[in-house]
Amino acid sequence: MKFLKKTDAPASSESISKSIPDSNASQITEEKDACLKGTGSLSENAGRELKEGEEPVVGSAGGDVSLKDAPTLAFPSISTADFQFDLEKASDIIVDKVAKFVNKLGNARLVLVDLSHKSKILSLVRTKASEKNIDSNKFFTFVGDITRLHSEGGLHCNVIANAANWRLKPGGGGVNAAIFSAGGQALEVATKEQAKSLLPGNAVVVPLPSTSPLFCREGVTHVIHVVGPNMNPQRPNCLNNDYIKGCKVLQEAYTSLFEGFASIVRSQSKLPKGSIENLQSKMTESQDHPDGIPKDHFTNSDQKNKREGLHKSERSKRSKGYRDETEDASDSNAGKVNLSNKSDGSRTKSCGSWAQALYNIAMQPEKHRDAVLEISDDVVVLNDLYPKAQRHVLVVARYEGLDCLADVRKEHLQLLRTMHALGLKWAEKFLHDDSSLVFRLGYHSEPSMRQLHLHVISQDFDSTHLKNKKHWNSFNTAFFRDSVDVMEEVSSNGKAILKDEDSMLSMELRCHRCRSAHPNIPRLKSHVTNCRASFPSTLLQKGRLVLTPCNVSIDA
DNA sequence: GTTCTAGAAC
DNA sequence: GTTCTAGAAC
Repeated sequence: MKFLKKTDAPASSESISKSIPDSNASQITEEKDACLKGTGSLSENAGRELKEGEEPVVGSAGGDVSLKDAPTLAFPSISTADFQFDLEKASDIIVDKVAKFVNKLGNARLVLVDLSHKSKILSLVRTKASEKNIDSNKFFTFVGDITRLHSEGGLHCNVIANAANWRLKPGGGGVNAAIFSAGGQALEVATKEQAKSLLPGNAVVVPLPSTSPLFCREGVTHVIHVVGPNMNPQRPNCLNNDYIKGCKVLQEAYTSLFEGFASIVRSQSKLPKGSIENLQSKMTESQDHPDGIPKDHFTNSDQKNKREGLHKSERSKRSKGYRDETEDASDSNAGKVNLSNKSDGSRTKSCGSWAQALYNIAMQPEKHRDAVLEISDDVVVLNDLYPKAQRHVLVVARYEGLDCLADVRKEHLQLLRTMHALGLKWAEKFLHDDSSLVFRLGYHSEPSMRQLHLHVISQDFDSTHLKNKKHWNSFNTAFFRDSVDVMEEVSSNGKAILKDEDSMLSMELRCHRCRSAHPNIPRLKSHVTNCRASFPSTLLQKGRLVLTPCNVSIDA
């Protein structure tokens, strides 16, 4: 609705272009000279003298320390290159989001970067930013290579944003390829630690190891990957020109990006706490919760940010109504950003309704009577919809906001015990019906479905629903965390040990009894059907396996 | 989470 | 040729 058509080439951009020194010297010089300010007035920036109090953006690295040290986020225009998003609409969104954030970031600065001084998106944004009277000290545009802002552009940015692809993989072209290339292996590894993938509209903050060239050479401490909407039919998740959705997603992307930056600024304690909090609650209220539902209440959003690195603009419903009194610690540091599980969080978002299924059942089990085996105040028990063995049930926690093992802390220990006890009860019930079964109780390190759930699964794995490597490895590698171990870890360390999905779920296929390797799922399954070897000793210890005394003697 | 299916593996 | 995997879409 706000996207008023403007002329293709705003007058001010032309004047800016003309005022760029007509120098073909080195590209570096040209980039420096082309450093443009939000006001659109370039001529005085071409040299080194800037307005009173203004940043020495073009200055040497040894410039004014206080100004140079201002936290600065350099970001490319999201989705307007390869993803072919309309420039007018994109520039409106950029300016709109910048206007909302820029005054809430203390002395921190936002810089829109593009390689070419002919960039149309830069000129559009400059024009619109000056129309909105955005403080040009805190927001400006810059022409240069985003991976060489300090070494070649003389601009110190401690955080840079990357227009990433949904797989968060290097390659492709443009900014993504350049940033991954400049960041080196260290960036790839650090990225994988934070997230495996990202849906459009989301951002993930990646702290950069000091081994990364971007860190040493450019002084970049964090990279924030952002995925914007795609309007290019040649690329995944194309929106087919649906600009209603596209604009919404692009807005979410910038909100996520700026919130991510805000969390970095806050963690570096350069901002009074209140300002970011206020900002976030304001953003949240204005866009995401028109219904005024209270936001979630993480007790330490910073910690959670670091652990999960996701900054979602879209809040899942986490009203405080349920179990509020036990969970809401009202920590003064409580951020208002809702961060979901890093792997499924990105997948879970709006389009992943299946990922909500357990949550819906846990919150309103009476509406799903056919699926539910047992209901208590704390948990519900249900048959897995796609059982991976003859017997496979889930014990689902009914705590609001407890999505996965990563969320579990010491205060949930009693809940874990309750879930384990109920899981045992059901295993024993099944054993009573068929004493040849063997059960294992445990959690997935990174579950696909929201809402903490304990798997109670028989070890025959005799099921047509067990179809692929991921299915097998999710129950037969360290990705599967035995309930007894989880309780022990939470009790002694305050949290459970989690295993990486990428490394665990792609492991070779091995029989869970004799540990023999098999080339594919069908061959593995036919082996498993016949293998009568005893279980590995680790599984026979500490009650990790639940079986009848008769079976114990066979296996021992 | 599943389904569908292209293309790799056999 | 068929079987199987793995990525995209849902």
